[in-house]
Amino acid sequence: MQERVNGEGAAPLYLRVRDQLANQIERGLLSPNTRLPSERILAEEHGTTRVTTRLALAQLEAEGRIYRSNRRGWFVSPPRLVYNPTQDYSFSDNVTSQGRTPATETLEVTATEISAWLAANTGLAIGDPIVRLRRRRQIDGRSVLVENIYLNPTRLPGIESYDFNCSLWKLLKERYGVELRGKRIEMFPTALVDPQAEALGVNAGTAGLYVTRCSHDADGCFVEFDEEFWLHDTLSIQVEVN
Amino acid sequence: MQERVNGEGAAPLYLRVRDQLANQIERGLLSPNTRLPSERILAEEHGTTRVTTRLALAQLEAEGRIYRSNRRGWFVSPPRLVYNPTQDYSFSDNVTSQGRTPATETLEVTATEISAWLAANTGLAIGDPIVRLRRRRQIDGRSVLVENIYLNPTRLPGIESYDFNCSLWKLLKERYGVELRGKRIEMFPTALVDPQAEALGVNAGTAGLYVTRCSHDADGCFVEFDEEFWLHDTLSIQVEVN
DNA sequence: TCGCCAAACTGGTCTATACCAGACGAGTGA
DNA sequence: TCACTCGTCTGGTATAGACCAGTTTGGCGA
Repeated sequence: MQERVNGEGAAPLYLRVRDQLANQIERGLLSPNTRLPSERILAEEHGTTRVTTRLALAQLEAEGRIYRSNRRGWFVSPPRLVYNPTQDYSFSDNVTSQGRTPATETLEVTATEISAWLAANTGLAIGDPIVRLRRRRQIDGRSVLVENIYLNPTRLPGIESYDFNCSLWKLLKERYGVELRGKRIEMFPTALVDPQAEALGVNAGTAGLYVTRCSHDADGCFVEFDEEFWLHDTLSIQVEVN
Repeated sequence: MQERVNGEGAAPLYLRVRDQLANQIERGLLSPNTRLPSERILAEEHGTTRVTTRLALAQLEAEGRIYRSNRRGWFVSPPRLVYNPTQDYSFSDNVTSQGRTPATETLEVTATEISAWLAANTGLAIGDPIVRLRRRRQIDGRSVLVENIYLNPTRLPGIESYDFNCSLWKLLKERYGVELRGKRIEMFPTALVDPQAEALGVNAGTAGLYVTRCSHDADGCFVEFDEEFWLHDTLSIQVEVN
């Protein structure tokens, strides 16, 4: 620990490689969304093997500084999107206001029934009707989250026939006059596993942030339950209270 | 993808090993805080090498299902602590109320000056006096977070002389009559790096959650800025709005 | 009995190599 | 011109070792 001088010496090799790459990113030699040299080339440049190089890359990935695109290479992460899950909000407006380009794809719309798990989260009864909506959202062409939204068709009749590629929040407000009140939000870091990892085009095990929001209207009637799976390096949660 | 039958077949070996271990955890064969067999033994049991076994373990670690204790082994993660950063709150009370045992260590108390970074976050001026407090907190004997707290000595005269191993929130309330208002909270997942990783006794690169809270009193006067570094598998953030 | 030390064990780091599968681009043929 | 093919590039997965640095434990000696 003591003899660790200027990054040389005691520190493990993979951390020294990490430091060199991190420096290049900080000094702007590598700018957001540029590709890093291939693992084989990096290994050669640092006089080591791919295995050790991949340890360094995994470290930077865990810190949110770089991300990978399946079998295409490693890229420098752009700044995190600032996101306030307590507000009614339009993903598109939020992304646009931060100088980025949003996109949304609707993957699935299904009318189905409340499961035991959903019943516990929504307060509805098992077997009640529910509309499930699955979307993937992108920033600057990179898929950053998938979400499962469960909408209460009793409160929102005909909801399943609308176009979900635009802001759901605007739809609720303008078509149904819903003002969301009483949100319960829960979130924790976890790895993304298969349906979500596949939808985002990342490996199972990629670090993510799991966010759920349960919203009621002004009368306390359940409106929607939202389950979001974000790539961990793409967002920064910001909340203001009082 | 299609021929992936009962976990055999197409899935990579390290994910099949992951699945077997995850099953044992889910079925309760391995209960929280018990040690897993050593990597060498697991490798032998699954007919593979340590490298592949470690891939499986890293996967489970990323999911928050297991954690490692430096050179002692891998352990099953206990349930996450439910944490509401928007509330005034006592870590000890919160941990205790969830049936766990809390502990707090004060690592450092320093009277110092506001840096440029702190000035931007607190609204005070560079060079203003500030009291820095660094603590480590444990749940059931496991260190789960370190925090840096910056206290406004102008609003809290004599604050540096109190005992910080108890609840800061109670101290502020009872000694200074401070009711915290106007919190600004920011958080994002990232890897823990050196001062924090070392303080928690984990490897640099361990997944974490970074949380900051900036609190003012009822008059809008800056009271404290809190910077928390949590192990990613130890907490679940819960917030209620309206 | 108690303290200490050494052996056995743990994960942490690293080398060298191999093959696979998807992405991509250059070139070929219609 | 355009669609397709095929090689080359990428990361993804996996083997088979090696040595190091802390932890733990059991036994030995005082």
